[in-house]
Amino acid sequence: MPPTGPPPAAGRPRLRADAARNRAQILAAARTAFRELGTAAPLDEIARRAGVNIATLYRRFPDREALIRQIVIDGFTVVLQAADTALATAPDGALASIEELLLHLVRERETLVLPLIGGPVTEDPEAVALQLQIAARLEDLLATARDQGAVRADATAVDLITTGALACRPLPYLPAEQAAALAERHVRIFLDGLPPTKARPLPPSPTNADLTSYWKAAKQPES
Amino acid sequence: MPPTGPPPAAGRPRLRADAARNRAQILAAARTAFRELGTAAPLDEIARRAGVNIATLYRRFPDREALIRQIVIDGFTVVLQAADTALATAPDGALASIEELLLHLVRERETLVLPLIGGPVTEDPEAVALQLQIAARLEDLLATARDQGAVRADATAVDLITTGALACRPLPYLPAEQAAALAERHVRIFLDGLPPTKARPLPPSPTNADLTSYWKAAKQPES
Amino acid sequence: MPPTGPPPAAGRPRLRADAARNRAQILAAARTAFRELGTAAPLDEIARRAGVNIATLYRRFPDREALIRQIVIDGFTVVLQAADTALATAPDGALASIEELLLHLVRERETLVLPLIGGPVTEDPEAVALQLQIAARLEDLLATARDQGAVRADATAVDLITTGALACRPLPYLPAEQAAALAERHVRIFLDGLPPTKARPLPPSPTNADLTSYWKAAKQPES
Amino acid sequence: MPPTGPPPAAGRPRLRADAARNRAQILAAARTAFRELGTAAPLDEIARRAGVNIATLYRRFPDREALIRQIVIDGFTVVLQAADTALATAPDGALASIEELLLHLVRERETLVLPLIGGPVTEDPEAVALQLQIAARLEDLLATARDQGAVRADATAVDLITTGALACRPLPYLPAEQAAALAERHVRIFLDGLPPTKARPLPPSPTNADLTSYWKAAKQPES
DNA sequence: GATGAATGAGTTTTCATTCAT
DNA sequence: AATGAATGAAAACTCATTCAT
Repeated sequence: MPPTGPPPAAGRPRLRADAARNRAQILAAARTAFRELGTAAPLDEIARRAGVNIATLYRRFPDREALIRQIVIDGFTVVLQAADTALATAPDGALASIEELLLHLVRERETLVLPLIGGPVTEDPEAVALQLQIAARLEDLLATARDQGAVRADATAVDLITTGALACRPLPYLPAEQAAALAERHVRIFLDGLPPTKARPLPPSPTNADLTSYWKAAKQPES
Repeated sequence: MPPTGPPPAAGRPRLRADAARNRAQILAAARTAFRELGTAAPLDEIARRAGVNIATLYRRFPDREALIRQIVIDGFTVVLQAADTALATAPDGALASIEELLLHLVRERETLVLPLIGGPVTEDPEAVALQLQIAARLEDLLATARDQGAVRADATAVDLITTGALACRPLPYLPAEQAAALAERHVRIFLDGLPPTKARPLPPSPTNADLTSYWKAAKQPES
Repeated sequence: MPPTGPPPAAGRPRLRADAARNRAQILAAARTAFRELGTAAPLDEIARRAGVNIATLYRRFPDREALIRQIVIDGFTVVLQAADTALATAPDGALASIEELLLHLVRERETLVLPLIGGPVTEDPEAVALQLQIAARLEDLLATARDQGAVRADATAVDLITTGALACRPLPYLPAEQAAALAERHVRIFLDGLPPTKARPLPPSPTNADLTSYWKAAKQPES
Repeated sequence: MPPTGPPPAAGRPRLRADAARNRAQILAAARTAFRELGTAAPLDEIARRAGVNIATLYRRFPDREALIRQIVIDGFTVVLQAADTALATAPDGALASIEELLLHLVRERETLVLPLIGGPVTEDPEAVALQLQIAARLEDLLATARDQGAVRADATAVDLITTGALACRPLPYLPAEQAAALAERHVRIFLDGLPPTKARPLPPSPTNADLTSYWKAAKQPES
């Protein structure tokens, strides 16, 4: 259930009902096509799957970039909501909240396609803002978990983001169900490695500044 | 240092020195291009990066498939060698060997491109054989580790493969060094979750049959 | 000040005030766009410049042809009025009247766009009638000038038309003011060559029949 | 007979014979098409007329701009050669040389298409250099003519350029022969206005700086 | 063995035109 | 009367592949 409603009051007039439906169909088709064929998927193919004319697609999204951008934003919105939910339940056990969050993302993989697979693909302010908000939520979540003694001190929000991103990336050729099962097992093992441990400390993490440059990275490869 | 020499005595006459050099340059360029642009990268572009004419590329690799196939085989060869090494050192501590193996793969990420990123992209017998050999080595490795009490009973070779594959997939836009650092942290946390634990058991794993169908999956998406 | 009012009582009901304004804006935008982009300028673009929806343009002008036709007629109307004025002042010195006429056209270049630049672009009876009237006025003007001994015997109305047309064609990239200055100089030198002279006679002129076929030429190129 | 041979030793290797033939055919087809349909003429159409595949056209000329550029340069080369010839014969009567030059251009109209019709369409250094050389030749020619007492003092090279440009611009819809006849008459009358005269002096001419900005004008309209 | 060249088959993008609101 | 929306058709541009040198 990706958010495809009209962008929140962004100066633009609300779309006519049929146009809004077309727009949503285009986004859904694009998500599927990008997942299956990469972000270089032919736009006519996307239009065909959406049941609209290619020119209609172009009317809504002036270029491939714009289409990708919307999917990224929709995906990040889903992640942010999940992070908010996790944060709300954190006082009752942050580690469980984290697990819930990561498993939720794994289950929603199909929707998240680009933000997690393709990584940040735009410097669009809206997308960047969402990313920073998500990072902030994860930091809070980890802080709570650490206070509860549930998570090792050297784990960072970046580690959670990495794990979420990796686990959501489709392992190609694997049917959705099996991919989900594998991803879930992977997340579970990872989480079992997260509590405080006598194990050697982790190697140094990239800093927040690095993360930011990561989030803001300029250009996206075509796939 | 990916293996780019002529495949061992496969009936084909040895290449002339300049031809061999061209072949190696083409493979190197293809690896880079596939990583950056996906496996749909224009062959023109690959030839250009390799500094040869497109027709020369075609002489060496009759189609995109053949180019991909060689890269996959080269990659699996690297993985198999690493698995062999890990197995040899396993008696002295299998968990450390596993860690060594996974971190080695992370460090060799650039070379492994297709086998791990793109997954199996061919039904080529040579590639399939390599994959099965790798799986067998990992099973042995896990068995040894279990015997040593170092690894939980419900972890499988598939989990290791998944982890290796995920950790090697490039997080786009992240500079190589930082990507490696993150991947290493991820592997380390995962490994800390691997020993026997009182935690809930893992959800069921896809079976070996599933794995095989995974390895043999018929057609590759363009990215 | 091009004439853009509704054509005089042609059976059509008078336009509503806002509709008339839209119509005028469309014509103005079309003149500019045709000048800058050629007569193949996108109708979208014209509508955009006029600040109306493309469908509104289509309501007023069923096709590109109709739009062009109106601009041509407006232009010829301007030329005819100028020729009438010239004829009225001819008894006081026809050469000066001719100069006045040509310079007037040069100054009105922006308005005349199509009739002079693109030539006759329609077989529309109204346009053809205007053209014939203009030719007749110029013949009269030349006859008067010849009677006054001010113009060589072998100059024809066609020469005047040619000169007017050429001088009005925009030399691309030249700012309007400089283009006008150059055109004025050109007309002035040309006029200095117009009086009776001992110079060799001019080569034969295309006949009136040729001119007619010129005026009536069937199809317009896209630019 | 436009110059279509390989560009003078411009670093590029000489074209293969068949490629050179294709290149020449493309340029010839483009000249015709641009004349008939404007510079927005479909490139498909040009390729079709040239008897080559559209991709072949793209191989030689990466975009429409490049095609236009070459035609402009070829055209200016013709003009420069004619100006050189005129200069060589100037001592025997510069006015006759000027007439010869202008009439030559009129006769070569078909070849000159873009430089004179569309004006300078590029800031390409080669094209600009040619334009400046042409202007210099015309200055010399006028200086000689003035010394001979054959041309009024206030006529400038810019006037000659204007006249050449105007006379060469096709009056649309007029068959080539008649257009040439009219153009020739026009040039002849203009030339009869060129000798010293008691007539009022001409209005001020745009300066050389203006001319230069004219020649260098950045962007070309699509027609 | 290598390359310049050409091409057919896409894919992307634009535009004239119609329709429903 | 005006507009948002949709579309079919065309034009621009790219790319895999083959051929002749």
